[in-house]
Amino acid sequence: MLNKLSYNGPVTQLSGDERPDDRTAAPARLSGADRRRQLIGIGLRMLTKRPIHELVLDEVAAEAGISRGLLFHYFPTKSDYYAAVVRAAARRLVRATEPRADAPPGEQLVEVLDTFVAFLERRRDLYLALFRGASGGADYLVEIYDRTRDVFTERTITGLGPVEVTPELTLVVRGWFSFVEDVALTWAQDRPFPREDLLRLLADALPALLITAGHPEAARAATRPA
Amino acid sequence: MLNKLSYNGPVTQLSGDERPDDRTAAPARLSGADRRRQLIGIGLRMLTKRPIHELVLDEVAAEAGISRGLLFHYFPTKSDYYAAVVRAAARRLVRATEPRADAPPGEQLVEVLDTFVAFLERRRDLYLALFRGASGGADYLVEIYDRTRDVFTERTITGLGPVEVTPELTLVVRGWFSFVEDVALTWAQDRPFPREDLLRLLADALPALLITAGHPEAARAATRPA
DNA sequence: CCTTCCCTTGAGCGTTGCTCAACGCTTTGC
DNA sequence: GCAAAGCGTTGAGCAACGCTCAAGGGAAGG
Repeated sequence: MLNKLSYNGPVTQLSGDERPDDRTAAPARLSGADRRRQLIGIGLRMLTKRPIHELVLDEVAAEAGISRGLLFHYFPTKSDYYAAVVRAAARRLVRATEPRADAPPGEQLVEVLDTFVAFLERRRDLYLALFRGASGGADYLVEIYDRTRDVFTERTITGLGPVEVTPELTLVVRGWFSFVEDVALTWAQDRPFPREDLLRLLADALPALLITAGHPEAARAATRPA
Repeated sequence: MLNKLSYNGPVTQLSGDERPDDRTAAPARLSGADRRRQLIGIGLRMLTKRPIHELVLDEVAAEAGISRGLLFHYFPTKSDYYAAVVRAAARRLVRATEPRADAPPGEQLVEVLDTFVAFLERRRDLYLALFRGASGGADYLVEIYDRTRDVFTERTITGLGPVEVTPELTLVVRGWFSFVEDVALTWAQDRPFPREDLLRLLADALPALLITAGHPEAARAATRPA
């Protein structure tokens, strides 16, 4: 998606190294939406490698082949740009792990887990840099992180089927997600045991925690068919 | 500890507003160690309120009543300063939650949990800003965060008594700590139910997860005396 | 009293976030 | 077709901030 710009005009060289002398290509006039996408795509890649305060906007502009001024035209502030990139990453994650609507509740849970772990396997560094990094940063970032987690919590509760939703239940499900996040991220480092074992461990942890929290009926719904 | 400098000379005004005209106090020559402590104390307070890239070193120097140059004398780089502050916060956390060595294993576990929650209650914003913020930042920060979590993981495993330490066990204990961290932090926001219930939930979650992971003997050790 | 040590200063430099007025290509309306 | 409006784009320029460096000055030891 990063490089697939639907604009019909000439497109700048997005990937590949720079060629300072080679200015044969047109200056690349993109539509506002496409330019934003391109810039966010660059940010997604760069912020994966280094934290914000080491990110230099000049580099972003240079890589996009535009002037600094234009960058500020789209993102008035560095924080705006950062927030946009994190938001884009969040949207990506949410969309990549969307469960099929037609799947039964019990399977939806496993499916969300499966796709989430798959996402972490593919984009571990991105996840760490953009989400975990956001979790303790400025307020506008924390909100993005929290909202994204809310989506997963909500999906999980939906996957439980019809249960009474108490504050405690939400708390435990959220906590379970933290457990999943941490264990999966650590596991993805060197994959010390098979993927299936990990998924089983993570899936079984939910009913175990629900029972601990005094929600046996929800636990029963979360227990996968043996 | 923040303002208790053991230096016997005159001490700069650490807290309170600035008085640009009032230069009656001596320029405050501190020892290297005390100056570091003072600067780190200021950073601890400031970084709790805003993320690093919004932290201006001029302000730090101004609040300490020293020139910018001196700040760079002690911390050659802004990252160095940041790392030192985070490290100090980590040390504080570790020390504040140190279990009594003479307590039996079973009680040590509850004790660590109790003091940890107490710390989060007192310093929730500091914890969020400095640790969670560090968990996805630059490498040197991630390391501090990880090492601190290692301490808790180790303490917890020690609290389990003599059990076989497998990579999976470590993984689950670490994951449990993530659960604890998240649930406690969320709980501390508005304390929707009594503290004892929280502690019970967190404590019971450990054996539940250990059983899930196939470590019943460790789970038995983690089960608090009914 | 002199020497040494080191805490401390302040001027100054380069980078970087950000502003602003203007340019030119594209599209719209006549 | 032609002029006007719209919008993507530029580049000079400013202020803030991280960081350097040579030198000042008080305290401690002989």
